[in-house]
Amino acid sequence: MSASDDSTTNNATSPASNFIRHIIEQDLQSGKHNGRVQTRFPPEPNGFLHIGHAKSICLNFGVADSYGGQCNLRFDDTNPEKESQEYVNAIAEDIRWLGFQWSGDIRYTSSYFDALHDFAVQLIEKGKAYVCSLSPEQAREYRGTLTSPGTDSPYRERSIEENLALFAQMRAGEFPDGAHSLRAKIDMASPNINMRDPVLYRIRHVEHHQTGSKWPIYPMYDYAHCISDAMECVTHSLCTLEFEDHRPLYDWILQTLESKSLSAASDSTRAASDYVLPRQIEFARLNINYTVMSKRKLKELVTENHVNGWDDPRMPTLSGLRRRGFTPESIRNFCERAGVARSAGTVDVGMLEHSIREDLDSNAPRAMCVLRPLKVTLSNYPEDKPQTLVLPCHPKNEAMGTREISFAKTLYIDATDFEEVPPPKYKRLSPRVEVRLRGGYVIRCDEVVKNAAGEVIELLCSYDPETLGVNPVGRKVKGVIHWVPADTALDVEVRIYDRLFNKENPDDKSIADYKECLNPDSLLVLTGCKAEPSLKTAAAEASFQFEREGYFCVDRHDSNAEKIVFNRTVTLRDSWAKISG
RNA sequence: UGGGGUGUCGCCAAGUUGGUAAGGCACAAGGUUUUGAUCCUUGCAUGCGUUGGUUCGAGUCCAGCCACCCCAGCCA
Repeated sequence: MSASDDSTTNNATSPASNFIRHIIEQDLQSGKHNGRVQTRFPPEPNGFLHIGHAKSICLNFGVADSYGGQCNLRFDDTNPEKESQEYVNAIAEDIRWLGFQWSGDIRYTSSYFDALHDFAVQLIEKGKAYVCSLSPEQAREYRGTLTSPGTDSPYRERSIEENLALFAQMRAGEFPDGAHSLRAKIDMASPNINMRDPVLYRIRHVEHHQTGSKWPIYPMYDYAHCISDAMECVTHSLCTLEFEDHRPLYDWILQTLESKSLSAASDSTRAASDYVLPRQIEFARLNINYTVMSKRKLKELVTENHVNGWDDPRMPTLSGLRRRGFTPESIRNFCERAGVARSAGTVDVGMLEHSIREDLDSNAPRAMCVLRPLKVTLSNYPEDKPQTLVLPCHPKNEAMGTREISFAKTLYIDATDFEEVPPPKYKRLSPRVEVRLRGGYVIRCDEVVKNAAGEVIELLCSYDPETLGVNPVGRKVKGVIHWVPADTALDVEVRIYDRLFNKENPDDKSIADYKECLNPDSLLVLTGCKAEPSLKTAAAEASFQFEREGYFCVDRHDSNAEKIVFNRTVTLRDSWAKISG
């Protein structure tokens, strides 16, 4: 996708003004970064991407695209204990699926480990970093508290030579985990705890998914991130609000390092004098009600089997939304609509639903599927005269073509479209009342057949042969209901999803454990649903509007020729539900 | 009680140098309709956390106050 042809795409939501775009435009005007815009999306491969990440992806790739820049994909893989190749692969696929293409190859912070190590040596040589031999517990005590300053580590004044030697030994793997750490020498009394001699490197004898067993020491996020940005010549390093307090450290590290060495290690093709440091800018992360958005919790839902995997259609993960039937376009539009600002808020899930309805309304072909079949026999319809009806696939878009469906004596309608004692304003079928079968004839219910338990098991109706494609004269038929022919209908499974949590904010302080408000009815599996025959050849992931029901897609994993499985993406808007309660 | 942030309609969110409150979602009321869908029309903040101040004029400037969020991982 390119920025230039956006204006001709009426469907696309054009980028809204936001404070980050303002900053970039100002920088472009002042020539701060030599007119360049370089961003990056830096996930840690320790879980699947969720819609909160989509906001960041859309932002980073979006601004790069708007201003003729590039966006890198960099895996922030500095903590091998929690990371894996599986996550790397899944994340890359999700980004591609969302519709974005990163600049060049995938990058890894781990591929900068050598450079990062050399920069650490440089800091030691400058007297700006030292090897600390306090245990993690002791370090915590020395750090002080939010309201009281910390205390200098007894190892803070080690000589440069000693630090260099110790760091070399750390790097050589001569010490056990936790024995020492490399710390920046800043200010133990700083009111900003991130500046109280933060740890730069820790000892961890663990395999890394990219570098194997090459390294016994791993850099910390704060140390690695800013340098990685600088090496990739990132101009605007966009991250979420909780990193605000880290910005002074981000700047301190880059400013303490030799600019020319940073330039030399970077992607820059310009002279070292043209080299400009990246600027970190924070924005509010995305929250949506009735769900949780932290990786830790999502992972817990998966490992404790509250859902069926990261791509369970109830999950706010990109793979879950994809399986649910959300399109990349709808998610991008949603992110655009939600906007980017510095105030932390919670977006209503209704906005997400609006975005997918909007997309699918214009792009999903229509079909009929009866979720709770109720047999209807047309008493006056000839036994031996089935006929083929040709219905448009879309009410407004002829280009989407037509599909065929047979009309016969025995049909199924949805049990919810019949009431023996209809409530006020009811526009569906009830005894002695007429209703239009969508795309077919007008029928009237003559008789209700019940079983021994008194349940309605069949309706005996009569059809008006004069009403195919025309309205009857002299009377108004209020309702239109969907149906399928009994003999050729497909037997399908339909999975009805509802919100995963029944509380707006599962993270609210008044709730002890977010899992308390897990919605027990978030998944309803309907078997024996009857779908129109044209759906037989529906491809995996294909979306349809089941008329009067909602949007559904073919499950990309569980659906096959023997057993067709549909997932309900979202219902249609339903003003009747509001009236009827 | 330290530091860093944020407060504009029920929910998001625009608001250049102060000049008289965009848009979307939701909601409501009409119209069209062989989907109670879509679509169309209309309505929806004399008000911008609050109290003062500056000014001819303040959401925009100043001061105080209040509320909420983030930070004490050798996680990111």
